Amino acid sequence: MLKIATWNVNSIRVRLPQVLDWLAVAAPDIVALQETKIVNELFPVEEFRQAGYQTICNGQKTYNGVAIISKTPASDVVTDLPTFPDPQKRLLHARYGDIAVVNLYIPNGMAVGSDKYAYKLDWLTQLQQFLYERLGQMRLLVVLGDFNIAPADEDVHDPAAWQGSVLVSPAERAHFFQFIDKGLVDCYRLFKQEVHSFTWWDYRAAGFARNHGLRIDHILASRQLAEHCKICRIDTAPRKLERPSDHAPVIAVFDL
DNA sequence: ATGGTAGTTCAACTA
Repeated sequence: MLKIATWNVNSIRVRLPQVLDWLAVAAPDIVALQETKIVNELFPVEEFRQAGYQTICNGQKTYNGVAIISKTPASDVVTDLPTFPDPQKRLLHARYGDIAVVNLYIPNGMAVGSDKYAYKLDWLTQLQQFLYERLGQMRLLVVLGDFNIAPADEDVHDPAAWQGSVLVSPAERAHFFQFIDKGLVDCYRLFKQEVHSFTWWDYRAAGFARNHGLRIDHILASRQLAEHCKICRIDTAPRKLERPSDHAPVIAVFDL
């Protein structure tokens, strides 16, 4: 069994104790982390090593930053979209045996029509090319992370209120469905799930307490990998702790 | 239509 998870931790410095506690309980094999907000030199590699995990990271000061921690070593590490020079650290690819992992922190986009929204769409366009190439290379591919896209209205607590916003705009959703068209499978939707299942809740206005959230963190798998997916679920337990991340982890289990 | 909170950093930006 191979257990793979994604979690936007919103600062690894603040969340390290929660992540270590969660690893001890959930016992995943591979975890993709986003918004680590730390340069590589300061990433708590030793703390994870003592917990039985190896680290690769692609970080920066203050913003963004991705990392993958794993029980087995990584190979074929890629930290950038080859066709998109970008000072923002948002992508980390590695291979673990036969499986390739693409950890994403897709830009938020701030507001439809803004410069940041244009940057998000450009970034997504270049990502499509990268994923196309990876799918040609690797039979078993998992693409996971904070996509900052809620693919359908069922992934939004109040679709009418979100109409016209980033994370739900038609252009962003079109990119998500381009992933699906490429042969990537949304593992979460392979299984019957509760309605109003979300992975992110705004810190403001008691978003979590009222379940005012979005499903924007995803685990996509190539068809040949998705065939082996036995479980995919959102773990809301860490979101209930004191001083939580605004995102909950998503976990997928494969019988490999 | 605005504001609500959190993290980094210490005024302002991002989410």
